[in-house]
Amino acid sequence: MREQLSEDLLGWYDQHARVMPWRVGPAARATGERPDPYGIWMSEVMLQQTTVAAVRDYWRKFMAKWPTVSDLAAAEDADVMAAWAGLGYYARARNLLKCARVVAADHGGVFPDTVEALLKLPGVGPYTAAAVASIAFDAPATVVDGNVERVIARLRLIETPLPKAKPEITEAAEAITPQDRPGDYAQAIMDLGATICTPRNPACGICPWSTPCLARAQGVQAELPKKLPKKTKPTRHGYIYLARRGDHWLVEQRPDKGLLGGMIGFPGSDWSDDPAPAAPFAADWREVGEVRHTFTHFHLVLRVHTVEQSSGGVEFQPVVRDDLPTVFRKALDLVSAYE
DNA sequence: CAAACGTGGAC
DNA sequence: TGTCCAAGTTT
Repeated sequence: MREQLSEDLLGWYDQHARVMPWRVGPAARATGERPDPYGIWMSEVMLQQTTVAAVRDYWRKFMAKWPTVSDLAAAEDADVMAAWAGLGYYARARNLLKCARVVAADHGGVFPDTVEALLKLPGVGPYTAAAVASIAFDAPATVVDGNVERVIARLRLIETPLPKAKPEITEAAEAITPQDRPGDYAQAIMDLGATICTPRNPACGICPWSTPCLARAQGVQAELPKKLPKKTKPTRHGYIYLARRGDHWLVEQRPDKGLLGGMIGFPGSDWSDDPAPAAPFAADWREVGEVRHTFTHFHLVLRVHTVEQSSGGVEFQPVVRDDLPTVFRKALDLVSAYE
């Protein structure tokens, strides 16, 4: 019985909903309180491929700095990118700002409330559109994120590997989504995946869906969902140059496209198998060590060079460590420790 | 559609 | 130390 599934899950959620700063819990929701769609959209973009723990402080910072979508739309690009620094996947920040400007300019500063309209916004894909529609507007949209893929693959014993299984999982997930309390339901199934139906060692003993779970019945829950094997990451190398003049450093804004796009960084060589040194100007550079960092699809080893008080002709700027992507923070820390 | 795109925590 | 993973989207 489909209704029984959603009822059991919502009953569990009423007792076990996780607390998050952007969330209106089931009790408050029952009184008619609704979350701010802007805050929900903000949280959902930040949560893409990112943990709740990592997002919390960034969400608070953004909401304090830009309390409405119109405030964000009016922000400087550089301020938004700097505030996002450290959170990763920087295309999300560029799209966040684009989206805010579209909502401000084309929607009168009011978020659209349908999946169809939300899908047209920059940085809003099928998951985020369904999440905002359901959580912010209580529309009966079905969210399918990594949690839902795992929960549904186990519940319905779907053994096709991801991502091929996505359509099958989506269909099964849609069939369970209730018309009543769809916003709570969306958050409930994701909470279930995050806290009970976890990738390793799922806590089936306390799961509200333990009885109907087909994978559990066969004891194969930990094997699902199946995934295609991943490629091994290559290691790339590079040279990076930190030129200091007092508390000013030589930095550059990276192009919008590509890795760390739109972010501030230190100059250097390309990152490849066998890069050539590429100092930004001639000087008595000192190599102070190397920095290792792993991105989504490769490992990086950077040979860090530094020089102080170089001669004129080059633009230096004050640099705030927190405004830099992590790999550049590491390089800055290495140079700072060397002094 | 496969690949690009970050980071920090868990094991 | 290394691998896997987390509330995906874009090209």
